[in-house]
Amino acid sequence: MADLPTTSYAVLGLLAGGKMSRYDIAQLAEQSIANFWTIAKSQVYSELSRLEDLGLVKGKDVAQKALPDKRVYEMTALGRKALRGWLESPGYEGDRYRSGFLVKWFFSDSMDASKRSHLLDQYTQQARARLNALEGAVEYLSSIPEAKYMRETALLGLMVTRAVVEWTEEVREPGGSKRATRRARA
Amino acid sequence: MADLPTTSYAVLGLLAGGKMSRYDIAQLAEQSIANFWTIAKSQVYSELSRLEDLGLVKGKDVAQKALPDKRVYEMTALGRKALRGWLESPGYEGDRYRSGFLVKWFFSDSMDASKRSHLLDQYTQQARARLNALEGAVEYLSSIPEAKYMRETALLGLMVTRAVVEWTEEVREPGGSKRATRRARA
DNA sequence: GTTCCCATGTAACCCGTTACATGATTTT
DNA sequence: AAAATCATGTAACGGGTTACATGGGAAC
Repeated sequence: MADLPTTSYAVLGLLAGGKMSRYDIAQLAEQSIANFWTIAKSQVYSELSRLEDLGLVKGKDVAQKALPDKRVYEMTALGRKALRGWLESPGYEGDRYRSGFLVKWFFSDSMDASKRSHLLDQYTQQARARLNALEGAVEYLSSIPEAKYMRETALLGLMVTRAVVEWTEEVREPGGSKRATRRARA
Repeated sequence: MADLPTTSYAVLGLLAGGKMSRYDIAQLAEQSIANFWTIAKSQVYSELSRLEDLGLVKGKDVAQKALPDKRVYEMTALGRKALRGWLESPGYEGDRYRSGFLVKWFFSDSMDASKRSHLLDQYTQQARARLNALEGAVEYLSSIPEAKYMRETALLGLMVTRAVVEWTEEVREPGGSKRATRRARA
């Protein structure tokens, strides 16, 4: 009974903080792990149903005045054990990386140079934006001692993104579009 | 008629090299773009059907003695135009990154230190293996002038993987498992 | 001379994303 | 007062992965 998809355990893990509505869990997922493991809102709902069927969480409907009723979940003892068991079991779902940009780049032989250069500009710009955000996140998390591992996940994102930015600089051909000159790291 | 998923264009792009059987295309996908855009074998088949319905490729059954019959495809003029149009159109499907390892790491507060350390070892080892493979690939591709962009995609993988390895070194806590000492880059 | 891999393909299933719905609160 | 956003949720679709099938050649 131990082999659920990673997403299930992720939801379970998010719930470890205490009783939460599924809407809130979805929200939290977006703000915490979304950078390396996105979970669609609706998927949170279905995962919770499954987890409840398995007895790892239990949910209860809560009526609200003015706002729609909500369903609030909390982990069971069994759920806590399952999460722990999963965490400590060896192995993990392999990293998957998928880049629409690289697909274009891979075939970009048959593109004319200006279009290709523009493509790269676009990618660079996005990478830099991401870099900024991650720098902020890491710095912020550094101030919270309990957030050690959270910070480290952000740090990996940061280091990887830095590498991406460096790559864009390395492959940029001189004489491309003028728009390419944007100052890096403030 | 221009908005197909990236996978469709990837298949189309792979076919740009000339007539190929769908089995071979799947094979080629595995050996070329799989690092940043995996396409399951069976997906190649369905994509080709779709592309044929759209008139972007055309296929023909070829009988073989001893080996099972195969179906061979080639691009149409329309297909060539569609690929070109897609390549030169601005934008691309956003990068998606998903790391089962990081999910565990994120929640690893509640793991005991030795298990966590072992987890990191495992990840490090895989990253190093990947690094080696990519170093080889980049070096090899450097010797083929026509493979410029192919080489650059591999280079991005390499630089990113290097960053990952550096991260593993940065977050490794001293006094972990002894197994952690493995010499890097030969 | 079994056992494993290759070449070729189909079918089923599930995960994940997008679209749809709706009443209340805040914004313009 | 109209428009956007929030809080809450369901439904449908499609992409992607895994499992299944099969006969010939290669390996041991």
